[in-house]
Amino acid sequence: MPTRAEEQRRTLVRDVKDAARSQLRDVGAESLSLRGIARDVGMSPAGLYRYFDGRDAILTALIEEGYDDLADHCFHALGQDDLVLARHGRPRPDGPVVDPDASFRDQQRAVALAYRRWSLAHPNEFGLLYGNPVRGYAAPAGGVTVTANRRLAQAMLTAMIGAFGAGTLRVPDRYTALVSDDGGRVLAEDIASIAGVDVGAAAALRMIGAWARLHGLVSLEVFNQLHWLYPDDARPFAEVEIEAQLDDVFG
Amino acid sequence: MPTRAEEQRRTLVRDVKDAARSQLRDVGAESLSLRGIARDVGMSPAGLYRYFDGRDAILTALIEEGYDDLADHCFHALGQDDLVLARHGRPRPDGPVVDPDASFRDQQRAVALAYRRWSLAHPNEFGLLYGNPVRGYAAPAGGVTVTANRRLAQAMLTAMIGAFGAGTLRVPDRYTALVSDDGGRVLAEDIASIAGVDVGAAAALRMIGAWARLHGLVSLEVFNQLHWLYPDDARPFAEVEIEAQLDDVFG
DNA sequence: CACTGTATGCGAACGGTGTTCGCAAAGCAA
DNA sequence: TTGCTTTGCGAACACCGTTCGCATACAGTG
Repeated sequence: MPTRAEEQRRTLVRDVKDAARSQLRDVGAESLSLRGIARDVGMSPAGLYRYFDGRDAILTALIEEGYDDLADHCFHALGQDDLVLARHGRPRPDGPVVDPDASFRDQQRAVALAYRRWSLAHPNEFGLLYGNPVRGYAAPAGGVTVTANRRLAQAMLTAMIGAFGAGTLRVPDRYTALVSDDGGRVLAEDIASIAGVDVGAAAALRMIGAWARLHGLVSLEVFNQLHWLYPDDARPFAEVEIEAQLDDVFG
Repeated sequence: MPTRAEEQRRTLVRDVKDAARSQLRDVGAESLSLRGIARDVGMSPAGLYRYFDGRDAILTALIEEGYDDLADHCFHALGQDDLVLARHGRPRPDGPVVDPDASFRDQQRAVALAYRRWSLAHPNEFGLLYGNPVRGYAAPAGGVTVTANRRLAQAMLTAMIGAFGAGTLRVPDRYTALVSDDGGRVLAEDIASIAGVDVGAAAALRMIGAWARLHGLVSLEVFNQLHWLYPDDARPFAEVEIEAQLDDVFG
């Protein structure tokens, strides 16, 4: 029963988010201004409080959208456009798509490159997701950001979970040694709930470790931390590093 | 010729930095307020402009001090206290120290754990160094932050450079394949200027890649990005992951 | 229709921020 | 003393996020 008023409210919320994201991309999260958003959508600052609890609430909404957008691009790179969320305004993911019957390694490469591509193309949004936490914002326990984050995990881990199922995922002995120490029980359960199968603690460690490794590379690159080493372009380094990561995980 | 006026100026600059760092640790970089610092040191906001160009300049000073502090803790963990900078106010590094004749692998473990320890103990400073770049701040080409960053690199790479000299650094074939493509020339020169010896492009890639991998792990941990996987404590995962990284680099 | 309750929008205000400007005081050289 | 430079500050400006109270518009009910 979407009444006329509800419809209007929904479109206004959308407009606010669009204006906010536009401002985020232009000036960054720190300088994102509620008053500026109000100006963009033609409202008074006070009026926005009828739709969002304040500046932090708007940023929270952008965080959620950011995770979803990043996950969408990863799913697209995997050729799983059916898992891409319905979207308003934002362009659909447009990157290269891996072959439908590609190897798990090729799939993972596609995801990693999509992850890097999106992050470099949206540095301010990446910073909002993975950089300094926004002041006064903590991801609510069962909140939207958590579910969005799990969706991203699903995209990031799909290929590795597939390789695990096929028995081709390389799991160093180092990881299996920790299992008895309860170092990965919670982790394994969480991965299992994403994968639908229990991959075990050791493989779970491997997957998260691989993710962290990729994230470190991308994070340094996005935040310009490699600039003193590669003044021109860090891409050759990034691509060979990603390939080396694939070597370790898939052999 | 340190006249009395210059002395007074230096101590005031020091007081401002101390107040700023205290505020940074308490409320984070985003909420760091120039007016608040002025209040702490008993000056008017306008008066601070005689010593710093503005809020961003104060943050830049904190960035430089942050790199130096982090590097100091790494040098300390290596037992190279002679490379620890003279310091004012700040406590000296207090972490564990590796055995003087430890293996390169043990040295690298010590550095990695020190890197992680410092970062978790100083999340706001870590965020300032590696999180969202401060608005309006870009590391000046030959500025202090660059040299401080190189000092940190020196600490991070010492053990790996040593292992390279001893011929025990494991460099995957994947890295050597890129050398001819000019993917690591600039990088290799920079590493060489730190190491004093030319390690070659492939080993340079290995070292920076290892650094990035560690950084990704620590970054996720500091920014609470592993919380949904390890609600209680991510340390077991972090430590086994670091050990796995050492496996890959030192065998 | 009138009535009522709720949702919506906004003007005004409060306390906070970074920054600029001009003026006054202090220190110092000649 | 006269000058010049450094230092400090009060006032002001233009923002910011947020709150409050008051209008207005709309929905449903009698």
